Amino acid sequence: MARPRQFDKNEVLEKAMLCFWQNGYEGSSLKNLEEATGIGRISLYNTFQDKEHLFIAAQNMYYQSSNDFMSQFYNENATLDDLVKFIQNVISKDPDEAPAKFGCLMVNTALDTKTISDQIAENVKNYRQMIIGHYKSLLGRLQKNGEIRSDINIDSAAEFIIGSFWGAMSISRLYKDRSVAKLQLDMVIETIKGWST
Amino acid sequence: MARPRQFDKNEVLEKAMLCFWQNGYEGSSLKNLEEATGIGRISLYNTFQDKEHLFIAAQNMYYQSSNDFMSQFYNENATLDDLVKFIQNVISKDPDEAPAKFGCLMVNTALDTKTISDQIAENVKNYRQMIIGHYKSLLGRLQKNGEIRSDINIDSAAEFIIGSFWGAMSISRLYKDRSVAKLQLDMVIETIKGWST
DNA sequence: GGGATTTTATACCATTCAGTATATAATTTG
DNA sequence: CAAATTATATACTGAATGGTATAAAATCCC
Repeated sequence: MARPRQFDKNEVLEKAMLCFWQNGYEGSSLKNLEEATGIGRISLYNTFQDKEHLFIAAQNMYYQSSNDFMSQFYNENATLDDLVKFIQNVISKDPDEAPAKFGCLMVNTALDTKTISDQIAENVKNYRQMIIGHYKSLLGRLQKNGEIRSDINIDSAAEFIIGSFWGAMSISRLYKDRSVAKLQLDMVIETIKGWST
Repeated sequence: MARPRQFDKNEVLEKAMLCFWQNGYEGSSLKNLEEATGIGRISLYNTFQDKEHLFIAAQNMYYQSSNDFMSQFYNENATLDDLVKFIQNVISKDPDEAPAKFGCLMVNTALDTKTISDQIAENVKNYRQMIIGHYKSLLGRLQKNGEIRSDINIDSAAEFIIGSFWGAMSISRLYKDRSVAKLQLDMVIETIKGWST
């Protein structure tokens, strides 16, 4: 063995992820990433191979983080009201908190077209499917329990929620403020409440 | 006077707009733009000043085109059904038609973060306000006529529609196909129908 | 037709980019 | 302490970028 790393891999990855989130893939130059992470590009390359793999690692971290965040809302006892609370929670994040200003890393990436590789695009699609899976599992159970009307198409409802969110995230990014999507999401919440029996 | 231009300015601008729409601002290099328009960069610079102004001109053309497209749907006799037809029309565009694969130029631009200038961002915001204006004017009239329930918040309804669209456009871009947003928009249409008295 | 004027083509510029070769510094094991 | 090994810093590379200087070609008005 020899000299150990002078940094924590996860901390560096999180900082890199924030940089990508804020500035996009092309917008995050190696210089930016060095400044954001506090380590030199050599260390970045030794640890993460190259810029694309660093980005993919950031995507994976973001995926896990979102998955965890949703899981804490959508346990097996969750109600339609918890879904509403989840939406309100996302939209009312502290506007000074950095992520609230940058939209959603995955949505941003979906529309970043210059050098988006097949794997990066695939990761965005997988992320989307993961989110949809959460909604479908919750809504499906609620429908079985009779809390949601039987004429509601669960697939359509799940796509509706994520579609609304992605629109809200786009607008949030443009205005660097999630609360501009409040009016939109008020109506989304009305619609969701209307699914109840 | 002297030698006239060898090309039609509007035709060139339309081709440049399609290039930006497809590849984004950064993704459209001067080389790409030369190939897309069929004229040399010198002519582009003589005619449009520089790349940013060319992009802004493309934004303006897109703005006009969208405005015209919406105007033909939302005349003074339009009903809630026409709004539904409009949504179905947008989503069922011929998938082989190029624009159907690229999402929406303005949404793509809103999330393109590298070199988006203040004016380019402002144009996206203005575009969004123009669209919202169409919806508000239609919905407001329908509410006055008693075709829409009086407890519906028109501002919220208008933001809801454009928010849904922007989400649908993001997903369309990711999958290079607008029809993947069909399930989502089915529910949006259900919601809109529910506004009726 | 000829001079003035504008368009266009070629070739170039400085800058920035991701990525790397070389060399130096730091740490662990023996 | 010494040898081996790994992390880091400096400085560089080739490619691509947006933009331009120079000059040639084409057209109009007189």
